Amino acid sequence: MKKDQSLLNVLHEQGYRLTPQRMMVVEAIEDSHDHISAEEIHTKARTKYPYLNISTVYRTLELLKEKGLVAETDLGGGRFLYHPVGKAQHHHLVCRKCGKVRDIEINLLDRLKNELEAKYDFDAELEHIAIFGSCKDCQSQS
Amino acid sequence: MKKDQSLLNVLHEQGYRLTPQRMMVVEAIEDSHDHISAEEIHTKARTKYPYLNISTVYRTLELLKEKGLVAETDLGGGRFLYHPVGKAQHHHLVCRKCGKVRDIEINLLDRLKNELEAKYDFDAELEHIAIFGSCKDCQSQS
DNA sequence: TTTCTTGCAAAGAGTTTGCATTCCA
DNA sequence: TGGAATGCAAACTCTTTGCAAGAAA
Repeated sequence: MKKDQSLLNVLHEQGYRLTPQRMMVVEAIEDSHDHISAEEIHTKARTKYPYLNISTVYRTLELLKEKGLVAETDLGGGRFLYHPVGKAQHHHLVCRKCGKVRDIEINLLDRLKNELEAKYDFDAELEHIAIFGSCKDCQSQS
Repeated sequence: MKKDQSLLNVLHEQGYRLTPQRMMVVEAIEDSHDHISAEEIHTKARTKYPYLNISTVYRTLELLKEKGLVAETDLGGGRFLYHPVGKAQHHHLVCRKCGKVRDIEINLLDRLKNELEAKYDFDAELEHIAIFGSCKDCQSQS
């Protein structure tokens, strides 16, 4: 199953219209190998279709969220980031300087999860830990 | 040295005026045992002085940040949170439902820090890890 | 007094919403 | 054709800023 078919197909099967706008938004999300913001989706899609409105981007994201196809993450920085659901579980490295978010795959955190549950009654989503710091590029600048 | 004297004293010693507004903002931050938002500071201080303007809160926070007395943290949720610098190093448990942020003290993360450095060239601020999930109260509601 | 601070109002950035128009199925 | 989707503009939240009025030292 091709990736870019699956998201659009789910929408289509559920009776949603496959408009050019929706296709472009989905394509931008899937082409992004990392997290992408609404603004970035808009910019990317507008290279093909300059009339695309930002509110259409948000409404499409809303729909994709509802259908469980795309996940919205709020890691600060004043905007939400989006990525397709179904990617392997991952954590985030968030650069404080440039705001870039990078995924990392780690499974060292089970012990931590248990401790948080026992000590703090906190049900941690360990697929979404955010670790702040500075990325390679920003380290070499300062 | 009393806590609420230290912040105000540093300002005073550096020639800044000790206005009632500044005192109330500092008091609100120090009374909060956890993180506090500008809005919450404003609300709290206005029970004493209803004319306090939100922009004064932000300007005072700006000053306290500059002087290294208060730390600003962006853990998502569309607003910044503030807490006095000098508290012990801590991490954050952020509840996705109610937005509450709780501090936890842990020192299990040195190995993780080294790995991130080695594998990803990422300089992690391990005093500010944010772990998302749901807190005790919100778990029992759902 | 005189410079620092404040309050007010307006301006931003990111996101959401109401409404009339457009267009997919 | 008819209901769903879009574009536009306006509203909303949180934060910042310009400017005139007010107050601390």
